[in-house]
Amino acid sequence: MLDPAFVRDHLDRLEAALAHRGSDPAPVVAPLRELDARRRQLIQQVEGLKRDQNAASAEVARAKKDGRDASHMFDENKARGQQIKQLEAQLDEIETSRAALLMTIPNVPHASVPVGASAADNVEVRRHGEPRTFDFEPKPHWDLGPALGILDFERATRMSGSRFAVLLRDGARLARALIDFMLDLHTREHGYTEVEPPFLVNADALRGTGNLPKFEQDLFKIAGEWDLYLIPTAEVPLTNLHRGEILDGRQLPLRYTAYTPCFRSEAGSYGADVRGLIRQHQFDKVELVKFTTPDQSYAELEALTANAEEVLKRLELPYRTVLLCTGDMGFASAKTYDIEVWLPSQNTYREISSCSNTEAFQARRAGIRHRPHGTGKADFVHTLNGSGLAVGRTLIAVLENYQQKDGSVIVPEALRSYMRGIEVIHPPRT
RNA sequence: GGAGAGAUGGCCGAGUGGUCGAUGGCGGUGGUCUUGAAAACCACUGUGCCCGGAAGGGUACCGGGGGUUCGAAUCCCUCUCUCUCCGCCA
Repeated sequence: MLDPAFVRDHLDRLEAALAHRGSDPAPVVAPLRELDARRRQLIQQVEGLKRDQNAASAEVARAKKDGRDASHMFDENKARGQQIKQLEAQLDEIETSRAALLMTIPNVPHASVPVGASAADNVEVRRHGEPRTFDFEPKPHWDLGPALGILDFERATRMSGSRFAVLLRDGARLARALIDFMLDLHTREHGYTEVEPPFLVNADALRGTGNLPKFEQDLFKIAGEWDLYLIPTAEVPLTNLHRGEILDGRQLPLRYTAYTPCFRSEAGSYGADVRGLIRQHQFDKVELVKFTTPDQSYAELEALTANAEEVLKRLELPYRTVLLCTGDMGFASAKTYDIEVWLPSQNTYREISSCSNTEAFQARRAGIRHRPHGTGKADFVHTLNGSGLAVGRTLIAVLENYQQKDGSVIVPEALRSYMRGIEVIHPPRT
């Protein structure tokens, strides 16, 4: 959520920001202006009446103390009470509409974010590694995996439907190796604290990160008398780790990492990436989340992005990093870098991580503050998140980039100690 | 699932229906003292919203919501959460 004071005082900036994001400001800006004016008018009325009421009550107390009779004041005060109640009901309605509207407004992009309409306007900021040249036609992972007996889509479909997969043997082990490798890297070398959070969260947690109320259709909700959802990313539980807390500013930044499965309904993406592991209802991810002071958050975003890139460097996978334009950013983000890994079968770079600074947007929704020097006035923290990395997509990248002509796949050196020393994944002997 | 206890300021912990934003302690900040530090002592130390250029004024907040009352942290109802014991259970 944006700062209500900012919204009121800078409606023009909000209007521009919404337009840059490609959404129509009209249904937002005018109602906000109107609700704010009406709200302030009601507050002044109500508080004036309350002031009178308090004065009258104090007078009664004084009279009783002096042994005088004050019952003649009761009627007037009672009438005032009725009027207050009536006005407060109106005010409550206004406040509710205003809050609901504010919850649907996306974050304002940072000044360094390029204005653009779509992914075509994103800006590549750096590239690492050379895509390998093949002396044969590189196969897509959905051919490689099943041929190696480590990936099975058909059996998954029978028990769960489309957009699910089964990993078997060295495929399952490779996924586990990737998770361990990533967690070790981030905890031992990058200073993150490992967390295993709940995989089911309540609606408040999802409102905190900005997944609700606008994006319920992307989530899996648990049936029955439970107000619980499967997490779409560990960003949700990690960010909510400090929900409602006031952190000691001297402890910031706090850095957390977690491996979790992630669950997304992928509603509305019917035609996209229907084959393979790219877009699944369930996938594994190692997530990075930081809580920082406002002055550090952009430096920490660069560091977080570098931490995610390091995974690909160690795995010797070619990638590029892209700064998303205003029209391609997520709802909560003020600035986002996507990291894209090279996929030979698609002859292109595909998103494998998304690293964002949400500034105080989530902190305000989730009530996460800090005291700058352990004392003084509490202020909202800035929260950042990024994939470090998406495990399924990393597994795809390993299979495709390390494939050999005979269909076997070389295990990247960085992973071998996590794979019991296996150097090559071979097709099953026939 | 059954029984009980609780929720107060950054933290701990008092609280009589009537100047209670709320005693006290801890913590924090500033000061006195000291070569320095500690100790001791003194002072200060919540937040949101509204009006105002500011100074300042007003209002609200004692888990959430509702009620009783001229007036509620205090009485009543309700919800949520936490804890303890019993049962069940990976």
